[in-house]
Amino acid sequence: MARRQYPFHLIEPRWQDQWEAGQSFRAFNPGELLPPDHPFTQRHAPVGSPGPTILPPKYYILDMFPYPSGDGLHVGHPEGYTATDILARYRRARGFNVLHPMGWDAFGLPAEQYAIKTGQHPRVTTTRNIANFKRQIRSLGFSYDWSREVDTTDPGYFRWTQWIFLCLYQSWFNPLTQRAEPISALTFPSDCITDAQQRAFRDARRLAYVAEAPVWWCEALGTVLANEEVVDGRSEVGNHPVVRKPMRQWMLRITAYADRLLEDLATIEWSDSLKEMQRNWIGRSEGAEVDFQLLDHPDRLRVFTTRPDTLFGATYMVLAPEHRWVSVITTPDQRAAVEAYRTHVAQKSDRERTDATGAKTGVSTGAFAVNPVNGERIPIWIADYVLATYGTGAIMAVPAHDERDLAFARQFGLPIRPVVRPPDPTTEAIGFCGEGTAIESCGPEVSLDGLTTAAAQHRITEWLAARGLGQKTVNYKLRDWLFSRQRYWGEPFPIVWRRDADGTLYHEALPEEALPLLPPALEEYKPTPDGQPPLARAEAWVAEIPGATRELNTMPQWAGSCWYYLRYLDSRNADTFVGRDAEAYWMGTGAASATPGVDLYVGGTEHAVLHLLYARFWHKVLFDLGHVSTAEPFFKLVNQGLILGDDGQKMSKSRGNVVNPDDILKEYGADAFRLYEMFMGPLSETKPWNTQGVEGVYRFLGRFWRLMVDETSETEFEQRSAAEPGRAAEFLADLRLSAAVTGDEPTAAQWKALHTCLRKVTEDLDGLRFNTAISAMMIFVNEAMTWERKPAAVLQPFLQVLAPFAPHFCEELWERLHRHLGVETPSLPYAPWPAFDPARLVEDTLELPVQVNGKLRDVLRVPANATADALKAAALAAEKAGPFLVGKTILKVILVPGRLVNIVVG
RNA sequence: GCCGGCGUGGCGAAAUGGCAGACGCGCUAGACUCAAAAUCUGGUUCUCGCAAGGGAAUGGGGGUUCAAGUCCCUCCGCCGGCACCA
Repeated sequence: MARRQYPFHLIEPRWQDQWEAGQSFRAFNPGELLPPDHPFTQRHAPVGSPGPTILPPKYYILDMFPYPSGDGLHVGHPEGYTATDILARYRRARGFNVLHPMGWDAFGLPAEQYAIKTGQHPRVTTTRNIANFKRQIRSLGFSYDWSREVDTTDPGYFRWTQWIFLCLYQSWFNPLTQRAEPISALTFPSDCITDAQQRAFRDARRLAYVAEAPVWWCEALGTVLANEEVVDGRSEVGNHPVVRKPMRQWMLRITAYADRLLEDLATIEWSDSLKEMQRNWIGRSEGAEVDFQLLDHPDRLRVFTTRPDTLFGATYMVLAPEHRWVSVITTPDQRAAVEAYRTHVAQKSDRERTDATGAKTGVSTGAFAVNPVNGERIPIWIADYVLATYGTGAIMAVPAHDERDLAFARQFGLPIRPVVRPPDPTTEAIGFCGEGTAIESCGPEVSLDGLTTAAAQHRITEWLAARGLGQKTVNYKLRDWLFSRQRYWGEPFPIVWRRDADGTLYHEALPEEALPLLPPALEEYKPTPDGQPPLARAEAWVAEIPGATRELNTMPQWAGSCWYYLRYLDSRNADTFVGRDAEAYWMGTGAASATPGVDLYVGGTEHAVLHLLYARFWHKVLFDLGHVSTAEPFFKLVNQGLILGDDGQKMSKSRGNVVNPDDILKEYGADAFRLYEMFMGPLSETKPWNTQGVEGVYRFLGRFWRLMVDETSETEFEQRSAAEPGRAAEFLADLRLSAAVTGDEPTAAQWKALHTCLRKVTEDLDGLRFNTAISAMMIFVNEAMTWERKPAAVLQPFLQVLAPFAPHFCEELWERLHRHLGVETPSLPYAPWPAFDPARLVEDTLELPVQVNGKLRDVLRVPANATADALKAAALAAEKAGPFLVGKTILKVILVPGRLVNIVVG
């Protein structure tokens, strides 16, 4: 154990208590009465109860709230939290009204699985885990406004999650306005008369709807999973096998918003890679649907293609094995082969099936279709490289210009006909998938020959549309969101089921007054033996409403995290999910200069698609319905990098390289821990943990401590508290500052050291470069160590810029400094950020590097006001550069003012 | 395969196109000490040289420029995402 550099163990709890008692970091809403003695009030001095125009500008800085697991925090959590806390404190000092909240994403599988094992109610474990997380987070000194804390499992919270579900349920997406609108305003067509017809009409359009759909069922977890939760045919959580199974499920119509989710990425400041991930996930592709007349069958077969211009090159067709027409069109002599193939495919795991090694399998149906452009008969095959869930589940195969079709055609000896000439004549036409010129594309009614790919696509699509054989279409990889889970520890759906006179089952929303709908008490949290969700065990609860039964599914964990950032704005509001004024103020639509949405959102990349896509979707629905005022929730988003173990490997229990923040805090204190987390490297980079590195920043704090504290009194304090540890806090009060700390006017060099530091730290904070900001402060302290006198006028601003990083340490020295000077101590968190003054950096002489042909040869000290000619002359006369000029012709002399001189010789 | 990001000392890393390696870790020499810890002072990219000083060096190769870690082309490697999406 290293020697203690300074008594952080006494200082840190003291300030944490003080911040809590004084509610130092409470953020005030418009209309809220400001306590007159609060430092925020004292700084911004609005009297009484201000509206949004009187409050200072808002700054909303958000962390991704954690799932409070039983393991507690690891060092990755505080990385993002420290960054946001530094910025929150910085913005407070800059005069913003800062909203910096924290909460708990507490519904979830681990608590439920623990309940199944032990019978202990998830509420109990959840409460316990939250308490532990809160203790750990509090011990790091983060400036959260705890009065706004949310817990997704609190009925006062999930009541509004259920309410938002009802918003989705009661809305539809109007394709004409491209917005969600109330379903009640949807007019029925004239032939839609009976209750049942009208119900079916609406139910088919709701944003939350029920579908009997093939879903991913996980036997081990006893639940279905969303597409996004299945990785390589196994559950993302727990890595259990999953199977496809048709079930009745709640779905959310996120696909209706695909285009807006895509387009609005342009309006927000996220990293390119993150935007790209969202784009890939949505997977928009433009193309056309084309109908092929089946031979010996009245129907037409519809395919989707992004290359309608290659229609003349279509030499066969392929259906997905699951396509509903396979059994209809298969000829008797192919039936056995087709059935065998379908059985074979159904047994393949998803991994085997999507293994894109190139080997293709398939079998002919024996049926034929007619190519509409040239009347040619082309065979219809089935193959598992065509997916049932994308496009129409059927393709026209153009082997000359599609890699997969080419591989398949070669495998089965199908014809390959090039219809696109590559722009580069040396490129082989067969296998060319880019854009070129159409060739061999002339039919009885339409010709594409000589057209560019774009023009050919346009021509053929028009021709198809005119003949009623196809039209332009857009397809997405994005699927609707499977929103129900067969679990206990989640939000129950505010839905009941009834039967109409014909005995048909239908669903109905509970009225808003029925919210929150609490989950029933249970003794046993497992699904029922007949595969019903655990809620089915609560028979009385299920049948509570006469003539109806409750929906037995619960919502997925994503539900609570889709909107928590809105609840923070007004978390104690019992009348609405967020008050209008609070929403407008914090989301920035109340003032022209404010950022629209959350100013900065920091979290890990693991949420790059799921959480961030879902939350954006819900936000847009709420926006359409007039409940929120911005189209996007998170204006700027930054992903913090992963922290690896000190062996450079991902931290994991099995590797034994997990670092527990509690251990680091015990040894070095929270301030050193925070500094190290930021000093390791750029926020977004992946970087390995190194406990010895903590030692370095800890020493830095120790040096500054010794710079300010009187050595004799420090020794005395050490000895007395070693003798009587119980009275250490008392002895600490007797500690004196060094006599070298004075009210003297600083020297020019001291001012320069301070303002160099101020400038660097301020710029770096604006650019989220915490590591280099800390370097700048180390440089300042290294220099200040050499000073005989330490003027308070430079120490005080320095404490202010260090405070966001090491708040407890700075509060302590700030208080002592003011007491030492015999003046009243102002609030540190609300003290105005010290301004950088360029005049303090001006110097009489400058260093001027002299290069010859780009190589450094000398460094001269020159007067700052020297003329260009004088500088060039000085460079040419430079002693150490001289030998490199001998016998050479000076071609030119380049002077970069304030930087260097380069003498070019030949 | 496609998309995105990144390659700089023993390690974490710095460098508006302008002195490569700031700051920190580690190592090392010294001061203090009976001794150790802590602290303080110095050294620490490689290479030639007793030294003064020189040369090389930012994954490899090429280019633009008076000047390139930084910009352009190309190849290699690593990380992340998507992956038979027609």
